[in-house]
Amino acid sequence: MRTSHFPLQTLKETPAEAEIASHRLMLRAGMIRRLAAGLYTWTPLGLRVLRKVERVIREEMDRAGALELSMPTVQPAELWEESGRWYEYGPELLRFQDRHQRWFCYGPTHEEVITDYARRELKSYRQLPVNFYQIQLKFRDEIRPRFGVMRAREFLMKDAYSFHLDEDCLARTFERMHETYSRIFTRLGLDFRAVAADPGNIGGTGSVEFHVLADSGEDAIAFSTESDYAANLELAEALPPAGPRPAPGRAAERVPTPGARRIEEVCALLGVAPAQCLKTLLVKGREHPAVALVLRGDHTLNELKAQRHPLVAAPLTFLDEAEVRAVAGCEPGFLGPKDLPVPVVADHAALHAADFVCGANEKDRHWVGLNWGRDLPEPPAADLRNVVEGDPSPDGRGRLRIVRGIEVGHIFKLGDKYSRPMNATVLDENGREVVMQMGCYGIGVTRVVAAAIEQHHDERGIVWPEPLAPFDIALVPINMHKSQRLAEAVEALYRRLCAAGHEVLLDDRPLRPGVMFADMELIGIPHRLVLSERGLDQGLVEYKRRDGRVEKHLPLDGLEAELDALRAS
RNA sequence: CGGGGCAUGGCGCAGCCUGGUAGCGCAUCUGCUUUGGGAGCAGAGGGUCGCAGGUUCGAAUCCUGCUGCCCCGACCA
Repeated sequence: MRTSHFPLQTLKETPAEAEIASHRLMLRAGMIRRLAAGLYTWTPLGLRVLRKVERVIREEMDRAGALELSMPTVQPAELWEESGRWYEYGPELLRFQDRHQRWFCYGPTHEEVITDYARRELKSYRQLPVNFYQIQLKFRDEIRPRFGVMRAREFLMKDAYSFHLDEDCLARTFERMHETYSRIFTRLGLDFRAVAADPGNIGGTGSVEFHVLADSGEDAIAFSTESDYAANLELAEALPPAGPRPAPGRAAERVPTPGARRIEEVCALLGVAPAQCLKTLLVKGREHPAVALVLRGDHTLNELKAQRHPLVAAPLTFLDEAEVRAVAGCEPGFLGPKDLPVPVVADHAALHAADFVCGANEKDRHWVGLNWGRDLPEPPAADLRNVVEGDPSPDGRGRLRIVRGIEVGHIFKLGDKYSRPMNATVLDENGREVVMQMGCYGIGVTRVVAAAIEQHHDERGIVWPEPLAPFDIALVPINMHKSQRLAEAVEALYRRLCAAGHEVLLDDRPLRPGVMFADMELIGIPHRLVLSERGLDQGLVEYKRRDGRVEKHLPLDGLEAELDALRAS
């Protein structure tokens, strides 16, 4: 490809809307252009990268025996009514009517459509197992689209759905997909982790997310330093502290703490550590007007865990200030579990504290030296907090580290969540009708591109991993328009490299070298060859890798072999 | 959904407070000179200042409403 025929709409300045590196660089490199909130046009350059991701995914899905098909993006409401999701899905589902006033939605996912297809086509256990996939645009009307294509409303997704006679078979395919996803993200050159996700929620027996590690990631993940344990932060279990609670060491005392509402203020005033304080949160209860959740001052509430507690109403709702006054008789900031007339649930770590500090349920008063059992009844314990860096790993091996990740893939055992309500059955070997078991496996293709940039960029622009690069080699001639001899040599070299199977971008614009260098670096082409009159005289080409690891002169003769060696390294 | 902010040429911004009919940089086009890290000079094109009302002799500027976009929030005990 020649730049004279390929639009490189690079920008020196970054549009104001872009916050994170991938969004900035995709705009500056001219890969995407925004049409409306969460809607992006992929330019010819951007699309080349997207297609590279697709290619790797297709190869690995095919290798795993999955079959590609294509389903409509527009889906009839009746199918969603059958699964029950027409009412459950909420405003993220874009719904509309056709000219006959029949309801449709733009597919955010395709469980209903594939299950309908499967129940029509699959009649016998002999047709199982089978795994269908497609790579297709989805639309989810996100509350807050942001970060460019990272969280767009319309995005490209690879979604796969497998069908099985029994759970064992589903488990085997699930494992196969787990391996396949690992292969895909490894091949794409990404640093990723497979992370345990919400188990037990959608009736399935397992769900694994694949996260690309990046500081800008929207999800926090916890992983063990010594085992392969990894989980979404909100799902990571906080183990109860080991050993018995320390014995009380001092008498309880009510002390004045004027104006000290926040943990930090109380700590500063009383000269204690946050871990020595307990904080009390009032939330709506399932059967009681309020329930008190008690945490150590240095810990944070995990809302998912709290919401799952049997005493707590879902969705989790905090009492507002007036409600707090009505229940506790004082303003927020001075709450404590002692003498509070509502059920109390304490986090394991909070229950392990001795001689602790907490609010006295009276304005400007706190208790110090309080002890469970001695000064107030011991409440039931629960895991209510988010794990923190250094907590023991729930599997007993190593300690937890917390990093941020971008969710690029999610695999799920669906069981019969869709097949049962939609009556997707086959006959087994005994001629009996059996509801099929299902799995589903998604990859955010467009998000993979953004995630790759988050992991691979420098101050000059994108540094593509080779499998993702829109072109392999940037061929940059110096002042070619002024030298017929150079023009001929460049043309010959371009043809040679293309013939050798390289995807070459020849910068044949009559521009100053600096402009071309800057553009090629911004769009992140992994290998650069510079050819000049001077080099021609010496029979040499300048070679530079985009990641800066190699920079040397190569002989024009036999360049192909040298390049192959460099690309393999 | 709540809170904050922004809307001026393709992009980035100034002008607004203190009303007088729009300016800078980048980009684009032309010419000349340049040519190993985002060139210089000269010239050109391109904006009903988000939309709709209102105030005023006069509105990008003041007021009201609307729309769009961006950011933050769902930790406060």
